Amino acid sequence: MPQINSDRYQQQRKQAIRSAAAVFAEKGFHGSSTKDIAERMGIKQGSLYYYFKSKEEALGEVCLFGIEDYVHRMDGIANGDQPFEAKLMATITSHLSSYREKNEALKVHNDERLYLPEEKRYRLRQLGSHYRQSLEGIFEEGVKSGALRDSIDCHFAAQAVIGICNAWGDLIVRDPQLDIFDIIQKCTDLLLNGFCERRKEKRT
Amino acid sequence: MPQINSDRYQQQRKQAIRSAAAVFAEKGFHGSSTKDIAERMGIKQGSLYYYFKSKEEALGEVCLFGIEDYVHRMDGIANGDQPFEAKLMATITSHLSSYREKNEALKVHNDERLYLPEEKRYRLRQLGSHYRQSLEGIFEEGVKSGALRDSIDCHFAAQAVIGICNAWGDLIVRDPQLDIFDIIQKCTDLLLNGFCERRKEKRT
DNA sequence: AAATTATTCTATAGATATATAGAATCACGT
DNA sequence: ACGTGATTCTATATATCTATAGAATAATTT
Repeated sequence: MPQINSDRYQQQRKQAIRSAAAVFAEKGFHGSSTKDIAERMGIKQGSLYYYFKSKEEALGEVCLFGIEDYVHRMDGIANGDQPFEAKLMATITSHLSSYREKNEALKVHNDERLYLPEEKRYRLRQLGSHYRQSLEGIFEEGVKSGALRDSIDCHFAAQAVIGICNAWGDLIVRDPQLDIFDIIQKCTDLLLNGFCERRKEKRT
Repeated sequence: MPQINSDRYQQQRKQAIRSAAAVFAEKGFHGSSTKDIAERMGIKQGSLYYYFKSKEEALGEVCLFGIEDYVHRMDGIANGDQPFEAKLMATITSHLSSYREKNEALKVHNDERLYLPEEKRYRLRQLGSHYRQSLEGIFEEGVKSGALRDSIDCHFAAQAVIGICNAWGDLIVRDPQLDIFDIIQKCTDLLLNGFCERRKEKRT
């Protein structure tokens, strides 16, 4: 029986989650064997089952580990009292930073979560919805405050921001050379101002 | 020996590719068995090898099938003589339409191509690069013609458009109810104008 | 240091998958 | 209807993978 309350156990288990994240990110869930994961961690295949009751449980833990940080940070941003533009930029920064810090686990969440049983997918969907709704709320505030055109579709806008962040997140994972602050800057600029030329007006 | 020149063979093979696309899209490459694919096609597992010499060859064909249309259409758009805004909208329309028509194969290309051997991934990368470069060219034209601010980074812009299209493509695949023309409209508007309020100026 | 508990190992049962070989069936031209 | 080649089937060799059981080792407590 595992000693799930001990500190050492929890530390080793987190190590196992990180190993699983790395292997799943590289070879995909079904392309990875429990042997691969165990080897990366420096133990034998069978020993892995001291930390997970199944390969699928490992996947669930990796997915959760991947998103928990940025989903959690979103609450702080949405409930803060910054103006719209600052909140948008903070969101993008938080989201892209997660890709730097937890690249493997986040990639696994995006690409492999569909292999989880419905029950666990549901939990992840809830977190995702919560995130999207908070972002939608930020856009609604922006419209009310007059920072944004009132013709914009806040649901579409939130979805678009998430889409852009994930697309660039993917590129960031693949190419660690990319300048993340440059990307944050340009994404924000695109979302606020678009690409069109227009007669000069000061705009921060 | 397969009769690779006969019409019937080619038709059946395309059927096999579509079956593989459907199964791979649903369960992923490693999560699908050759039995699954054969069954969906209405033949027995072993018979599939009359059309593919390996499961991996099937994946390669599906990936290529998924992108060939929109990659090919891009040449027509880029070389046309429409103004910038029309080209941008045509690109988005073409890209998102592909997600409606070939949703399964396209999803497979995006999610599973990494399981191909380097040699085949290289070919797909070439097609992707060609696509991105054409789009980059459209943006460069747009800057030159004065339609776009000259401060924009065309490489970033092209990447962003592709990212947005793929993000929405994914949602389109999952939810066939979505109004694709509404999305095209809003994506174009976002890219051109951004979300900010600004003093009225006419803008098509 | 003995006893107890926690962790890892070895070995394996049982399931499932890919690819091949050779037999059986089908389609079609004559 | 016959023969020929095209297509599909059956059966299987070979490999691999998950999860478990029980032995072995390491760590900790008394």
